[in-house]
Amino acid sequence: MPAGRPREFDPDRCLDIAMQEFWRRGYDSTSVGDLADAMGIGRQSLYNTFGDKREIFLAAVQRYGEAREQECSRILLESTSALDAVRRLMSKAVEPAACSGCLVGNALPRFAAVDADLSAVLRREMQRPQRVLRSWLSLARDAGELDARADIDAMARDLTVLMSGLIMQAMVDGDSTRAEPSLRVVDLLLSDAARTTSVEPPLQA
Amino acid sequence: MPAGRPREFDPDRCLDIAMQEFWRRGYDSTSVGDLADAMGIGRQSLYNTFGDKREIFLAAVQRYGEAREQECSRILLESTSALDAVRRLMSKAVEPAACSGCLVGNALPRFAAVDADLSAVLRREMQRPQRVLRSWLSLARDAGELDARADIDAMARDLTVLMSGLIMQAMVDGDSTRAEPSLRVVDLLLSDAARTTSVEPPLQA
DNA sequence: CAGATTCTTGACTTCGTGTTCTATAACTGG
DNA sequence: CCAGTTATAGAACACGAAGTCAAGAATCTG
Repeated sequence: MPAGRPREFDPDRCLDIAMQEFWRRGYDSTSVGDLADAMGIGRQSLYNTFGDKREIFLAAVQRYGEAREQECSRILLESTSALDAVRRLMSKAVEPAACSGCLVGNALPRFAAVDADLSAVLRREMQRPQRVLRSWLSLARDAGELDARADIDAMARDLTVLMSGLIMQAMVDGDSTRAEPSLRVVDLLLSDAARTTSVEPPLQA
Repeated sequence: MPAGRPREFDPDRCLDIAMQEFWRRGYDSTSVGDLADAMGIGRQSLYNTFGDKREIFLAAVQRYGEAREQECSRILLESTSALDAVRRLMSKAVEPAACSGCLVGNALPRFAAVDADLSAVLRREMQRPQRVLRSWLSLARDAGELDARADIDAMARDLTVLMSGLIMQAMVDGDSTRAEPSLRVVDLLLSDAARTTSVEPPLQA
């Protein structure tokens, strides 16, 4: 059973391109022809290796997740402390590069009401950064950077919420990013958790 | 110049339906036929009164903006104080009703790279809640609920970021909303601003 | 080398959907 | 009642894009 003619392109590179195209222009504005053109291959080759458009998108989402995970590892490596890593990660969300938003978050409203299976995948992907943050916060707590009684889970959730909001803000601002000031809240949250774990009911209300 | 045959439907109600359909299912998953069916009218009537699909969507976005503005007025009216209104508004973002996200925010990534004009409208719409929050915070400051030197603009921006994040979180969670805990950050932010305006650089980093 | 196998190329089919056309109905002013 | 005007209903059109087919090209293995 001999093998046939080998591929003339690199599937990995193609997946990267698919990811970028879907990311920048969204699912519906990106035709299979667009993808094939951007990759420099024929449509049929695309269908051969990845399947239909939905499957291509699915693969692109997976790749996106892995790429971000890898980026997190890099950030952690370059950081002086776990809490520093958290801060660096959050600041990623305000860079001009975030003006296309998040591939997964962008796609969620597109598929939520019409494709339950794909939506489930997207929702799962959306929880990745939260897990990363929680593990980093755990490290920070063990290192004494946070109060020992700090509610790591709640903080991770809050930071995730913040991150989503910052990314959305970056999309609204476009390339004219004036978002660094918004990082104040991150510092506020972290410095608060460095002191105590429970938030006092504020003011009179 | 006599008038012709009168409409057999209520354009306002139809716009409401268009808004809801676009909101729930997104732009591309909602065909003009779907809209007409949901409204109980013919396609041609739709084109007659609103124009093409893009214009229908545009009108739906406008209506969405007005509806939210009106909702804000209602909230303010029902609140015991400006700060209470802020808190109530923020808590809207964690209700299960927010699981479809925001019509405008959902559409932004869809059009950002392919329709500059529409994108501009969407971006402008996205800044409405920020203006509302700023005015409310201003009221709160004048009423002594906030420190006189509180940075109203920064707070409004931060709260907007938070709100976007909360809405995204609601979409990820779906109907199983466990988001109230995330309102901690709101209280944290507000209680902080009740004390002082500038955030101290946190910890050693 | 030969045959099997897989890739590539481009045309083709199919289908959904946005949009328009045509004929008919309803209303108003003269 | 008639003419002019506007809405309605449904068919018809146009077009792009997803997905498939068939023939040819390139490679591997026995």
